[in-house]
Amino acid sequence: MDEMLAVTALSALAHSQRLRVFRALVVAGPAGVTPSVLAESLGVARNALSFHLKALAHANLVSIEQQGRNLRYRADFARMNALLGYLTEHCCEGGSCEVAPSACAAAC
Amino acid sequence: MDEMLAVTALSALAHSQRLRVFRALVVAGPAGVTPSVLAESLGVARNALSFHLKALAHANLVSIEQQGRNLRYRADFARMNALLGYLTEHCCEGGSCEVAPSACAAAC
DNA sequence: TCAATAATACAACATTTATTGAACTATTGG
DNA sequence: CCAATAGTTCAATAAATGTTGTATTATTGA
Repeated sequence: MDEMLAVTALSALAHSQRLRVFRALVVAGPAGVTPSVLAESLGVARNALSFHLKALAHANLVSIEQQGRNLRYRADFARMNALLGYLTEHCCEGGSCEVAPSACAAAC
Repeated sequence: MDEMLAVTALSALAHSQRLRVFRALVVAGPAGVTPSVLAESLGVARNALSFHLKALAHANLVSIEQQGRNLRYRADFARMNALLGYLTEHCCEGGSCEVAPSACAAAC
């Protein structure tokens, strides 16, 4: 994780609709979700959703898999955890609090 | 942590200079840093730094304390950890991976 | 092959956000 | 009080980003 990747990821998440989309994908976990389901459950227009998913994919926060006529989007947990780690890196001058990847990071 | 707070915080961090400032404050830990020192060590103009610190403060990611002629900025670790938790909340449908606050969060 | 559905791409406009320089306030020390 | 330092604020311009509607590509099933 370098600075540019982190800024790209943070920018992608710094938007209410994209944040909702991403959190929905995090909740869905490895199973992933199709855009149709997301559009339905979040109440976002499909073209807007496509635009936002592209932004998240560009930031490598989500991955895409084609399944016939549908796409399946998944949160990229490795990337997410890299981002979280980047924010807390060398915390408190590396003193009392080395940062460990969160439980979720490891499990997903 | 609600959505609006999260978006505000993510927006504040989604900028290379502010991200550098915040990470410097995270590294500094509870001791905090003065704007002069930050401006010097990061090579940012003082008025620009002031602008960016204001944005971080507005997002409650940093706190300010006046010390005579100097100000002392500190990272707000509670807020930061709330943000990290918000991103991974209900991960994988609350299944195998409940998210625990990171080591840093607890210690700082 | 044709109609329907899934999803994306594009373009134009409105809105935000960043950057820069100059001016301003407040505190310390002589 | 005066000069110097610390830090902030403001305003104008430049640049990036969000939104919306329309058009396009691709896949499925009859």
